[in-house]
Amino acid sequence: MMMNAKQRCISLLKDCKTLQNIKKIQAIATKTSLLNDPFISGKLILLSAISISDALQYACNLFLEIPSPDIFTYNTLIRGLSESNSPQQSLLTYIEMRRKTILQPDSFSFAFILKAAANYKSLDGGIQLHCQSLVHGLDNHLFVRTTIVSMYAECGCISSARKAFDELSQPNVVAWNAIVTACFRCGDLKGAEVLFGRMPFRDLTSWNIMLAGYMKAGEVEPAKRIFAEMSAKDEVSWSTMIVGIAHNGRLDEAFEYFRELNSAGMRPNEVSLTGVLWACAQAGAFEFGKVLHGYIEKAGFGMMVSVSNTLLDTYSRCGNVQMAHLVFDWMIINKNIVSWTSMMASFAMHGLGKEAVQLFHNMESSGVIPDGITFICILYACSHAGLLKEGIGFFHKMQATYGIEPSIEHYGCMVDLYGRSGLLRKAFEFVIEMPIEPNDIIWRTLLGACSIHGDVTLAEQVKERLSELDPTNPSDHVLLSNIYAVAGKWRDVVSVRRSMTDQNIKKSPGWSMIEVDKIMYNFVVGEGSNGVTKEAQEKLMEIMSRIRIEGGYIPEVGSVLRDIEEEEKENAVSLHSEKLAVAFGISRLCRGSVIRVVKNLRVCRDCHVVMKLISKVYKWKIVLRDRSRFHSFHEGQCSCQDFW
DNA sequence: GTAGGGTTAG
Repeated sequence: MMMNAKQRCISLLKDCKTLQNIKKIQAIATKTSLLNDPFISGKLILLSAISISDALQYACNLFLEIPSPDIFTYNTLIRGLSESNSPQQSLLTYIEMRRKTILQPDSFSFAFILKAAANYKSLDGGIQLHCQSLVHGLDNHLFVRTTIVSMYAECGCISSARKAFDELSQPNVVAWNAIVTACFRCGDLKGAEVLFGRMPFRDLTSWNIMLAGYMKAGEVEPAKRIFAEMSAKDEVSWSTMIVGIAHNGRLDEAFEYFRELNSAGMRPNEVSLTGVLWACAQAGAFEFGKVLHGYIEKAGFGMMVSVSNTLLDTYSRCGNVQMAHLVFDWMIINKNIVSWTSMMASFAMHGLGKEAVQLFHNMESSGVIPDGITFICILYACSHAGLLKEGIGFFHKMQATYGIEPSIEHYGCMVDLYGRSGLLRKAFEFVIEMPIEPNDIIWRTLLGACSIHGDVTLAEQVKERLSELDPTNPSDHVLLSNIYAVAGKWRDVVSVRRSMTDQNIKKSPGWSMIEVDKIMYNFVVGEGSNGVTKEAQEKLMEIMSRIRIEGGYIPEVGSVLRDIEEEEKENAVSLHSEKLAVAFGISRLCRGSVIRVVKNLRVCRDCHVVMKLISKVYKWKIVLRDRSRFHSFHEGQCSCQDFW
């Protein structure tokens, strides 16, 4: 059957996901003067404006070519822009429409533009639009009013949201759902519960709102109770549980729910897949990640940017930067700013600063515009690879070329950059002079630099500031005590330890995980003597004595806290969780495989030395992810070049 | 021919 040009465009538009396709359709439309058809042009603009990186400008240009856009076309552009990275543009377009045309906004216009105000978190703008809708007699329109409720909640104004809801004479289920969501958004859990109880009717979404609300508030148990109570569950219910549980740090349970989802006869969707992949990334579950990768390819989820981006990140956080890069390369036309930034972060974590810098330039030449997070990653890459000059260059470039105002995170990266490079005074001055009030993280970064370079005097000054901001943070005390220990100031070590005991500050326990046969094993310092721990301890004894004889190992006792007897100190470091996990790996894994360990804290100097020696004496490759980066040990060397 | 409430990546 012959299709006419309009039908062809419409069918092409149905699954149009890339800028290339949009351009193709535009070519057909232009040739056949279909661009004057408001349906085609409107759809085109909408599709190109939404979530396709770099297409926003294209959409606006396209819009300008339309001779006299009608309200439908304007609405489409306003909607596209409201969901973009710059929702302000949506408001500007609306203002322009009012100024330049005689078009009257309708209920659609208000629904979209109020959403823009919500996304932009602009309370002032939202109030003005609320008034405008009143002027046009549309503020009572059910759809508009529901958006007003959500807008006020997004802007943090629960009382106005509540008022807008209470004025509705006959709220339907969507309006009820909106007000419950509003309570959760504003942190009013009690209010959400009360309103949920009062709802005259509920649909599945109402229940899902409760799940998501509790999860985002960190209330996992109530969410689990509700989930168990629900008679009907859909994809969203399952995805919400998996994502929520994972983000609340219960990785094992996230895997469990994912397995349950499958055995309940449901198919994972892209959201549950990103959730479970995210859990793999956190846990360093490389083997399970690979299994999921297979499923993703087979089921066709590889085309989805969010899934591929998460997969990339998972490989990266599991220590396999090569696989991460492969996933990145496979996303030929799909890459967005998140993909580029994730790849940069991946290089950065693995100490490949030069590669990250090169990637940044490639991104620029391919026309992708970096955002604030991209710059955090590239600055992190520079500081972790000692690229001082490059880092300073990027910090200027983000402001001069891209007009991005540095946030506290960017300043933190700069402090880290100067600090790691040994320019401690410069780092200190930078903190004093920065236009934002430094927070605890900034000072902690500087304290970390003092620890690397052994500057006791500056460390004491910095710790004083930290004591004002966050007096009970255990890691600050531990870090200061370590600085004293390395400098041999045992009396000061004791005094820090004593003040910790007096204030009942406990060091967060270190743990390390390793995956063997797709099962994760967790090792915690000084915890338990079950079969697995025993096995690891015995193997570790053997390893330590072998690296002592064959590798010339001398324990670095500065890494322990207390001024205890030398032999005891040696014992305490030798039982660090990462050592146990690696020993367990050597005991269980096949020769030739890579030992991948994830640790929750920073690796200590002694463990770092031991890992290098094991990689040399035992000829195993060890990939250790600690709190801040990756260490790849091979033939007695570490990828971080002892710079962490 | 466009809408309002719930889950997704750096």
